[in-house]
Amino acid sequence: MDEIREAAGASKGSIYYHFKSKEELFLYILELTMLEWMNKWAAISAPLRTATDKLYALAEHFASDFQNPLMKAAEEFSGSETADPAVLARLMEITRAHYPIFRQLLEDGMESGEFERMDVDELLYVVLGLMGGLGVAYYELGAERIGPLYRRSIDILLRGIRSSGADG
Amino acid sequence: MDEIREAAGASKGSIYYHFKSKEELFLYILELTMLEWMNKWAAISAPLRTATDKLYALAEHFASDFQNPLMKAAEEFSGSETADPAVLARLMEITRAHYPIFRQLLEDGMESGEFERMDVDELLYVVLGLMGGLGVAYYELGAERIGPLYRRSIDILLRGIRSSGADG
DNA sequence: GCATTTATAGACCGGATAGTCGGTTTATAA
DNA sequence: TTATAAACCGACTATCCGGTCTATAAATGC
Repeated sequence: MDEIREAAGASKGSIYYHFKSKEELFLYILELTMLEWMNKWAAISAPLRTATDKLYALAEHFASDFQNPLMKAAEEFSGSETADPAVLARLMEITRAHYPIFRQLLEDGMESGEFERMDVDELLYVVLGLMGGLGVAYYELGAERIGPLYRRSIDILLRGIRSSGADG
Repeated sequence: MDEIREAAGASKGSIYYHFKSKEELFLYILELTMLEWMNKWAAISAPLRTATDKLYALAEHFASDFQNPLMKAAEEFSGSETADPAVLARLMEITRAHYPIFRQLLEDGMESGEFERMDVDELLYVVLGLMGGLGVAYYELGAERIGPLYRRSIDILLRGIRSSGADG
């Protein structure tokens, strides 16, 4: 709280006047961040036509913004045992907000014949897991090598789910 | 500490007689767990011939053991800012212990012609990221649906990296 | 100009918890 | 029996930190 207070240039009393608790403040900022991420994505994806192009762009967008400490904190928080269930539920709701974007993309790709038809939910979690998991490489490689890694992983993923008829 | 004390059936004084700090105790257990995991893997992988078979088995082994709270804690800890750099370094060292297993497997697969030749390090982080990332699906799906998800992700990965000549 | 609401400030509180310390028990050996 | 060391115990301490409280200042309305 003291760091937040200093960064905000406000007093503790003032912060607590506007936010019920540290948790509430956290969720508020998390939601704002997520909304911003989704808006950015809307702008990025608008001109893109194929699901393939969108998938590359989505991976890049994910890589650039999901590295922020907020998301790490959210993940960490979701594993905490002392956390209030209501807060946890709200956290999950915010975190899950971007699932439909991935889901829709995958469905579109299957519809257009770019991707092979398969269980969407299963594929969704594979993609989501891949995107989230690649983040740990951030500690190992630098920030500058993360982008190429995401792209490379999409190369592999695409080859793995591309329908047999299509050719790259 | 109080929970640890109770679970251990020992007193705080006794625990601190054997371990310098909570951190040290944590690292000790983490190392033990990692060693056990590697030993188990040695037993599992011994009879397996192809890199493909090994990859499926490794994914399963990863899924079953890396769900434990210890690994979550380790990851969480590695993101902590207050942590002592020396402790952090030791943590990373322990965590990285299983990298060579993955790396060797991938190299073997390329050598045998099962996998296409490519940058091993890059592929390593993709696979590592995928394995680690799928863990978050644990919260969404139950424990019983995690195994199939890991298998499915290997299906896709394999199709993505299989050398063009080979046929599945 | 006065009253009321809104906002800010920061000293203070209290629960939680990693770590300490003096003292006791148990095991080993002389 | 006695001496020494290894292991153990739990009350206590120091500190951190989220949250509260009271006092004030600024804005808003009549």
